[in-house]
Amino acid sequence: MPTLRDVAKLAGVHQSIVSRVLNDDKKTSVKEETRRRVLEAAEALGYWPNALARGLKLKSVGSLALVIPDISNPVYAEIIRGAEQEARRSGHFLLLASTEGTDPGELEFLQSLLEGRVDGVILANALVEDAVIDDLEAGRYPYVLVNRRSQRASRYVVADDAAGAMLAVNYLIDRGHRRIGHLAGPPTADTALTRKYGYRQAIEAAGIAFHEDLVIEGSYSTDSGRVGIRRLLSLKDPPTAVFAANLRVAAGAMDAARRTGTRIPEDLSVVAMHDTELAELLSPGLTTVRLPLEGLGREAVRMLLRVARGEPGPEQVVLLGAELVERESVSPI
Amino acid sequence: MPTLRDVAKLAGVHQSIVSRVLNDDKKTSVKEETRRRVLEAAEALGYWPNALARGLKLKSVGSLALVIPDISNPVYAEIIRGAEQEARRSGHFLLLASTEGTDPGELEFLQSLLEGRVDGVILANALVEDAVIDDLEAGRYPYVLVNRRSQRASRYVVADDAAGAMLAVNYLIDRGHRRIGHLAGPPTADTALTRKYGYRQAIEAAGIAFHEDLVIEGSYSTDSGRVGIRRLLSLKDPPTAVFAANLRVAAGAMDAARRTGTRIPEDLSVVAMHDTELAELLSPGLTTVRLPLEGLGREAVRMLLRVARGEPGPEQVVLLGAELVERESVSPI
DNA sequence: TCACTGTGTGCAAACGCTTCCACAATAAGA
DNA sequence: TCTTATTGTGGAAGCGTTTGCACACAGTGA
Repeated sequence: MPTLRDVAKLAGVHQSIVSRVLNDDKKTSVKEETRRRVLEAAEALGYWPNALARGLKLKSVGSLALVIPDISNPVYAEIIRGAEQEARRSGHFLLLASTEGTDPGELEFLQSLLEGRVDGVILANALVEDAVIDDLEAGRYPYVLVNRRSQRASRYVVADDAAGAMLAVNYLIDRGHRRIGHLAGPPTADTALTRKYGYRQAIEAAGIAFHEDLVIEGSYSTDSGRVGIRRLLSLKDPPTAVFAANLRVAAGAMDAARRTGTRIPEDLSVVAMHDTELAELLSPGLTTVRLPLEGLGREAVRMLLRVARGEPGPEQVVLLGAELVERESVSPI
Repeated sequence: MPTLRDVAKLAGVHQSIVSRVLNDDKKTSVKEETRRRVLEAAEALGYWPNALARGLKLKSVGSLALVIPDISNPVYAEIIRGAEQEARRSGHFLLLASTEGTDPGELEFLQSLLEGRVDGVILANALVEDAVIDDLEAGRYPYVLVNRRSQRASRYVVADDAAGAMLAVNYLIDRGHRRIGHLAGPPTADTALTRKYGYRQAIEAAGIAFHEDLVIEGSYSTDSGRVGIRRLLSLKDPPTAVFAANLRVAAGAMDAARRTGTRIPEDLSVVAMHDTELAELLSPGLTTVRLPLEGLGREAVRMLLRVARGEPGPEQVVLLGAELVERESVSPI
């Protein structure tokens, strides 16, 4: 790996000149002839500045950390993709850290993560402890929460989960459904609560009575969907449609429903939050609400870079743009 | 962020002592009392060494790059997960770079990737150009190819795709199938060729004639599965079973088959390569062959770190351990 | 008493870069 | 002719580490 000095020697100038030329320093002028020689030398040697040395000097290294709980979850995959794109667009790299079960000493973990090797961190991690957030706030360390709000966090970017939920439920209502169940997510997740809130809003706005027993709380897993739908279907007056808080939940529910002889959509309509490849491949194709997850990732990176540079701007962003994706899992009543 | 000097000042010693204590340097001895003071000071200040400065000095920075073509693909997600785990286990971080369509100037891209900010790079990228590999070889830069072999690459780790394919096909043969189709992947992909080879081996080993027209080459996409299965089903003597080179292909095939009134598994048995959540959520549940993808990621990291340290070891690894996962998409004939 | 061997600590250079400052040379104004 | 500004270049410090080396101070054996 050639260094600045190597280039300088070849060009017959001092390394400081090389640095200035390569960084296009406005504050100093260099003779055109010299500039040419420098550029040629750099080209000839295949010179690339060393990011470490640069970062050490400039106290900004050109990479960001993205902390997520589970890489295999397609929801996070989309957030990652958006973040990666935006990071690259602005000349940054993404350091990916997955917590997958790494709970104890998560704080240590984060601290070690920093070590000065990133300019900031994005937490797409619903499971992060409040203590971690407090710590980040106290340390004035650039960070952004994504897909999760928190009282203690001053910065986050989330999707409009409530509007998304309303969109889904209204779609069912428009098709004549009155008895609509909700397979909710874990009550510990901010997104789950918001979706549940949206569900209720839509129900009541349509003049339908809200029934607590039509809402089954669980986790964001297929099994939770299976269990939930069985409970709903065994009610004395079962729902004709359900809104699932999540694709996995919906997939589990569809599977379990089918096994008990319930046909979808003839006997039961299903709408789910999130729209990944899976929704299309299930049969029947699942009608979903698509949230701008990639946008979440992108926006988080933008906000983080702003914060890291000390620029002003919005610190709590709710990204609008939920969209209904029609497939075959809903039939009118 | 406190520095070594801050700690030294607080402990009343020179920074070199602090460095030695903290790195547990065997070559110098330090008084027990001094060591204690240093550790206390470091603790009190919440000192963490700066990875950049350290990396600059040591020429090894403690992170690796993982280059993949598509984050949303669950196959890569597993590789990423394995790599991430192994990286963390050995105290390294993973820099994730996705190429998603970034084809032009990929070489530039890689070079800039390095910039000294990683100790090596793992290419889980089937699309990487040969020129890039040549460059890496020429530059003696630590790198490992994963899930892809190449003539020009001296180091790779792949799964035993051939054995996996044979496992799948034999499973069908054991259940009485004789006319077995193969929805192959793109002929440009090493994995696709190997799977096709395995398919043929299994067929011929069972004394069944190999028919070129039972093999449909395409891409690793659902649409390719749809198109392929239509062609197979429209043969004058259509297969009773197919082996799909990939989950997406299988999902597309199942969907298209169903739409033409073909029942699965009654009329057509399906086995696919790869086993992700999707396989379980399809209906019927898809019988698959699981390849040790996480292991691929882990092994790649191990190999890379070995290479980066200049240690000897195997440079071409075929990771055994394909496993058949039985579900409901196959019926005996 | 003298050399010798450990033991414990500090000095200073180096990793590759950026940037403030000094300074030489030329050009311009008084 | 003498300042004064402008342009172009080099010197050198410093970012936070690690580590070879020097050195001071014991303790040991002759």
